[in-house]
Amino acid sequence: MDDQFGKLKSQGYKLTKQRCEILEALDDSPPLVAEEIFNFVKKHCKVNLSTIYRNLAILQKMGLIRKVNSLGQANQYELVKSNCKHAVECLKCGAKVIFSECFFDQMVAEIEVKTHYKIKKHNLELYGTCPNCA
Amino acid sequence: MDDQFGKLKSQGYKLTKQRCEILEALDDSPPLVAEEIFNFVKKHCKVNLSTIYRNLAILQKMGLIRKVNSLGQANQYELVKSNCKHAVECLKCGAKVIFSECFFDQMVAEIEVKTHYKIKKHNLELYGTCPNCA
DNA sequence: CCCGAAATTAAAATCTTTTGCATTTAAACA
DNA sequence: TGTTTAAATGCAAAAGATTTTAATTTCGGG
Repeated sequence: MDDQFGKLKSQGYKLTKQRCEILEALDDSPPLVAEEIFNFVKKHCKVNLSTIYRNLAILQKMGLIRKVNSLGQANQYELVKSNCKHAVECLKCGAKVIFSECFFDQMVAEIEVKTHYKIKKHNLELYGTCPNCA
Repeated sequence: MDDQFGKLKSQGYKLTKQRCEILEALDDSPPLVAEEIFNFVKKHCKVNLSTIYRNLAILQKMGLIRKVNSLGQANQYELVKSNCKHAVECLKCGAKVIFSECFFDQMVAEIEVKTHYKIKKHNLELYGTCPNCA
């Protein structure tokens, strides 16, 4: 949490109540849509929905949060944990196993060469069946 | 393609021009937003945007297509197929480049061995800066 | 070819997100 | 602690995306 505030400061962003509360809302929470974050922050300080949207864009650009897929129409956001591990999640029981990311890193490197893009962010989700449920 | 039409019929859905064209639009294409699909289908038959949305919901429910994450505000959709395409998207200008999936497949295979999970679904999103924006 | 269920259209309603501008505020510094 | 100012916020309105409603058309079986 503190390192996120630090990251904001170091990049010249102000630590406003609203901004901090947005991060608080997402801390240790399932992905939330803008309105849900708004409802949380509203309880702690004066805030406007547009401020939520503006900050979600900033926090996203900084890599502190990411947009995730959802079934609903509105976008959802979640915190990006500093130690980004990847996991496979079982479609039946939900059990997760973390795998080392060496293959992922290798793949990213290859893709950078092929596409001439510099890859800065990623989102990888894997689902399947675990040995117990198979 | 044909098996998709077959799946629609077998589940009691009619094979309308509009519905078929939506699948055509997504066939062998990077993820598209509703409006892009609309523009494609429009060229081939009379269609309304609401028809696009309604069918995207139906096709999604049937598992023929899936929603994917994007930087923009509109949702994107892609065909669910065994050989799905992945793209890198530029954080600045939004330009996308598709990369072949061989490394991804290799990685998935390795992860299956390591974790003893059978991987059935995935979501991979890559963002960076394209050569022009670098 | 005819019928009924299902699908489509067009328009309007409803969400979601962005923008312009006046006002406020965090934080650097005297 | 007060002053300063770029950055951030609030408010309102617009823009964009998605859904709904009700009337009309179309698919596909008989």
